[in-house]
Amino acid sequence: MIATELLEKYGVIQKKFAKTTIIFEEGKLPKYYFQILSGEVKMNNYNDDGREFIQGIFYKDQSFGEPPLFLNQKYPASAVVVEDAEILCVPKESFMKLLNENPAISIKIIENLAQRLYYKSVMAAEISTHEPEHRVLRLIDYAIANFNFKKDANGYLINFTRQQIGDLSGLRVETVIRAIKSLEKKGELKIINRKVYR
Amino acid sequence: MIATELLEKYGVIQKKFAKTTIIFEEGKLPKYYFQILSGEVKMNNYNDDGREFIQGIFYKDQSFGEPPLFLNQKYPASAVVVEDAEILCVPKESFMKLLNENPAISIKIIENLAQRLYYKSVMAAEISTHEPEHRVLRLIDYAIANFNFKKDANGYLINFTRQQIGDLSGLRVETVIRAIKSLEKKGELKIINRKVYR
DNA sequence: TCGCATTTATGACTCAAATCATAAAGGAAT
DNA sequence: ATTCCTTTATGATTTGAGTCATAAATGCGA
Repeated sequence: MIATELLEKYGVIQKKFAKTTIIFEEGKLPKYYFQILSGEVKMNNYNDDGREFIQGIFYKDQSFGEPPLFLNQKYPASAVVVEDAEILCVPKESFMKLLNENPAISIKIIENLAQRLYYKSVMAAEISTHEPEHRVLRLIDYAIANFNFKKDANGYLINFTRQQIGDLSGLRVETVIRAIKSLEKKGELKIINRKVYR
Repeated sequence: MIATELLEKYGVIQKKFAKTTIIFEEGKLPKYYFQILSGEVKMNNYNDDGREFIQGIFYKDQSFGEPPLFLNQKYPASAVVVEDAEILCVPKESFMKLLNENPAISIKIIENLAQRLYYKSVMAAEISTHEPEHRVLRLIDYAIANFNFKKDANGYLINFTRQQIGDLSGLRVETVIRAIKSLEKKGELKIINRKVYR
């Protein structure tokens, strides 16, 4: 996250996006650096059958879509608004100027990319070598550690739908539902009126 | 890749590692920045059944294992020598000093991490939503674009074993062998005395 | 308050990749 | 030349996640 005041010096534009709006599409070239003021955004892919894979979900103060920006490559996934969002957009050239003139920001970007690479590494190994229950539990634990899920007397409330968990872990909804039920029986998590706690 | 001369100013140590040597293990804390002078290194995970997943394979002039270094986190995977290697090692504190004193290097690191994140994004979507043949082909195409596979009259020689392709794409050897045979029939690639060309 | 879309849920069935078994080819070391 | 290990290969069988069908609960908007 880069301070709003700094972004303002580099021609930031604030835009509003309604739920389900596509911010950018897979295959297109990057034009902006994006940072979320409010709302929720997901990055996703669809395969030929229309099956979705969610690369990540982003919230307030998080940025997304930088890798192709730095590489002058096409986006490998699309960005879609999940909850009405206000987003700060800095034009590419301007953002590169910001980077060059503010070395301290580079370090922050590095930490941010490193964090996302870490997540991808863990999930890649999970998705390719572990059973559904393991994958679901890992994803949940990762989300608790990295998103601001609320904790109450029952534990952390996992603010994902079963479908989202499936799309993030490469499983079908039914499989996620069954895995969660089974994990509840094993005492790994709780289901309290359909909501998952851990 | 950071110039050797610069690394030398920050207390670089050159080490030799024999094939199969473990450079660092999953769960351990990072102590060095690593850059390959010669040889080949893979980063991998094993699940409880001993099934391997290869996060990536690294060659001359490439660095590996930086994300946890920047985050002060444990390694999410191990690094193992595939072919006898000479590696430049810069102690962590010293490397951080290098970064702070050389802003231009930060940009390079950013590009490097972005490139790896790009690969992970593409492969994550592949592994979780596509059939074996698609996964194998994508991995091969990615490898051609990013590793220095040699091109001759038959096309690019894919310098991976079937097992490595499987461990990189989350498939079993037999499945990879069958997928490659099928892709050959479809004319997507060639098999010339057991070697794969594309 | 009614209607409709979304989310959670469950059972039956299918199928593709994993598993298991076996073997041949190739390469490296002695 | 012989041994041993790795890699490629192929057929038969199993299995677990996906698919399909259906439905109830919930919540949102008109």
